[in-house]
Amino acid sequence: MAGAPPNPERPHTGRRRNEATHHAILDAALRLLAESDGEAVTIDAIAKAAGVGKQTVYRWWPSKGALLLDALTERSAIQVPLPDTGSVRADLQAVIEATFLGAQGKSTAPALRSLAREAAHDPHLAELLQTFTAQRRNAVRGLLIRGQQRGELAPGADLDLMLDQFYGVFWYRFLLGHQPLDQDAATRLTNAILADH
Amino acid sequence: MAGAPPNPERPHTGRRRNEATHHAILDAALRLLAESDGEAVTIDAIAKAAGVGKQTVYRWWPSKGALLLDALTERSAIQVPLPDTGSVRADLQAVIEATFLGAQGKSTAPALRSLAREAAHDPHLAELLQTFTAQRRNAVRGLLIRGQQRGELAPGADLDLMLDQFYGVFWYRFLLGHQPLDQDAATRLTNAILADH
Amino acid sequence: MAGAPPNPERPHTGRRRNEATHHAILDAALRLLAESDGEAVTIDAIAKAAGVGKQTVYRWWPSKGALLLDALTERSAIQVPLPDTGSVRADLQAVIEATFLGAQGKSTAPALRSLAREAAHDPHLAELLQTFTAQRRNAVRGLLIRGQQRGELAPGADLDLMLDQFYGVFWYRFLLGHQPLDQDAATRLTNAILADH
Amino acid sequence: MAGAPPNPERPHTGRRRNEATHHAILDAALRLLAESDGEAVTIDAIAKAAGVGKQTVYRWWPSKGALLLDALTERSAIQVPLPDTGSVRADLQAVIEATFLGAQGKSTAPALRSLAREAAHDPHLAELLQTFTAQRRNAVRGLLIRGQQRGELAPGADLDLMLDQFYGVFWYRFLLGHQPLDQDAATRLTNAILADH
DNA sequence: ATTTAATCGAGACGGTACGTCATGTCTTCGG
DNA sequence: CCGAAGACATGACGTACCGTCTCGATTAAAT
Repeated sequence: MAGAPPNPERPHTGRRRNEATHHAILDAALRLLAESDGEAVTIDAIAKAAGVGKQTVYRWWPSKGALLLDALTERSAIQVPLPDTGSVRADLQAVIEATFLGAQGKSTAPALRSLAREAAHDPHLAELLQTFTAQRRNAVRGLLIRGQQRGELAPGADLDLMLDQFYGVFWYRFLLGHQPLDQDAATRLTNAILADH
Repeated sequence: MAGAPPNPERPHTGRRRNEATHHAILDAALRLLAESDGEAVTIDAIAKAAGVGKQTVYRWWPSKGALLLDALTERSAIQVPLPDTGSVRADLQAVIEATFLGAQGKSTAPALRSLAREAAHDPHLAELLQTFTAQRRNAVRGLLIRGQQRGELAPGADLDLMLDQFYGVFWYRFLLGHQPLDQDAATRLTNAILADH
Repeated sequence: MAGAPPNPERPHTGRRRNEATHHAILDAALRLLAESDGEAVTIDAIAKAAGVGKQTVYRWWPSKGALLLDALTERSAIQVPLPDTGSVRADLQAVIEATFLGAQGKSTAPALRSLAREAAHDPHLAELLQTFTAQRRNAVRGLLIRGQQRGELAPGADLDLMLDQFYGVFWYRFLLGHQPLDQDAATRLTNAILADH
Repeated sequence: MAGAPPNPERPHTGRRRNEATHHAILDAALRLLAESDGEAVTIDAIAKAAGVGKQTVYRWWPSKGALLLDALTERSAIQVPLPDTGSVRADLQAVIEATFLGAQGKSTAPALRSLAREAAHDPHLAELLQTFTAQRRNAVRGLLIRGQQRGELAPGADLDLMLDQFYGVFWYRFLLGHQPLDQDAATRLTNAILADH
């Protein structure tokens, strides 16, 4: 994701990218993202924390958003499995539960929250974030389609609405924090989404 | 909302607040908010557009967010009625529809979007926004409770989840814009929320 | 100096000028001038310290400078006598000594210093100050002329230069404070000015 | 004068100071200082005139005063020679004349006047200015001491007073402008200072 | 071994917006 | 009409980040 050699024709000359530096930047970004929950994270601060020049950051990531997203996806472990048990209800419940619980991770939560906040200002990051979440969304849609093909969902079921119910409720609660995102909530949400099926 | 006399004991001395200025600021804020969809709105720009000193803005609003929220609530017409037809389904459908369509207003939509973006960075505004929306949320909850008392909803229905489905889907679609927020969507969402009732 | 009634034709209508207020303003000005040696004195601060509205200050004095000068001349006692002993040397020595010592007064010195500093920025005050000092300067010139007429000074003596030596040295030492302004200094300066007479 | 490398141990890392920018700032400062005789010169205006970011000014000069003094001393040519002809009278006359005439330079005069005015408000600048003038003062004192050693001045002559007569009259006339600072004035002042020698 | 080129930390640079401060004018109400 | 309180337009202040740029030093492949 971050930075290809500028000239792909020639094999490669000159000093190679320092992987330790790369990691240091991602680590620093993730740490600052987690520490300053809500407060803006500056590139200067990340570079300073990583013991790195600012230019080095800009060399490998086109925008602050790209860096933050990279930090969250590469270094933080948001591992949501995609089950295929043969039951839509079981599959959906598992995904929702994993999403809910995975987002609550001690360092993941504030970082993810900050990332969402940054995306509000940075159109580039917003697009990246959407591209990233679209993959997962499509995966979950696949899960629903399989259920529909098995006859568990009505042929005319509004899958997009179901997806939006899932992610809408998730982000709404995650960002506002006014209601829990625990196992019970996952069960209730699953039931609500699959109510008449 | 903005600025009560500091000392309620004394009748009030000194020059009074200039209402024309007040309105000019709110109008300018709303206009700039609507015009620059997504782009940040600066206090300098608002003051300049309103023909007002920056200090005058800071005198009456503690933060940029507070001003923007004020601009949106006082000057923009987000008039969502709270019907009481005797049918939960009809009531909820009306509210959802009004919310969906009201948010699409030509100048309201970009302003509301900008406001949400600003709230992502400004904790003060986030709180104000939450306080503001909590009122409407409580009103809608009242609507649901009435239906529950009439027996239209199960006694154990998770009203909070229902509310979050409504507002979660609304904000999710409003901010991402990947799915419509039209009358049909309102109907489908209503059905989904009240699925098993 | 400070403020005539706006309409001199009509005997006088309305509330009369409050002398206590007048004094309070001058006192506050003098006090602040003395306290904040070097630091700028603001009209707001004076008004606040006098328990007075800002407009009341502006009503009676055309500029901050005028007020400060008023404060120094009316309230502070810079009483330099104008002796006429029949000897230029004695007269000049007395004036210089009185000027040197008078300017060292505990509250006078910082106030005068601040006044001079203010005059550097306020052309209006500079003019007032010059008009004020011109009176004294002319008085001292008269003293020298009398000596010249008595034959104590050469007919072609450069009186202006003598005056500038006096005031130049005074202000230079007063503002920089690198050399004393005591009785001995007065004697030496007198001797230097009258050296070849 | 402005800004040595912060850490003398390390050879120096990072981009070097842009001398063109440095000069542009000093030139702009001097020009504005000369143009706006008396009126305050703002950092914003200097930065704008130099085509430079405000921060760049603040990076290299701790205060507006330091910048202005720098501008006057580095860019403007206040070249007062220090003669050593073997005659105190000739030496002193030359210095006074050069000082008088040098200060009258078309762009120097308003700049120097503005500088003095700024110093009245800015203690930091006042100190800098004093440090700067102390060098010249000491040089002139050296001139007098040489004359004293040659027996041209009495052993007990008050050199400090002589210096103060020089600079006191100079600044007094320069700032007030009520009397000329021409060659004739220089001669008269020289005579007055050395009257009884 | 030498050349060539890309990396690195450091930090200067032109901008833009911030929130605060003082100025001098104005408006309001109570005396 | 006077006086206290304080709102108002203006404009400078010094700070914080932004993203770009320029340094000298380092490192590795190509010659």
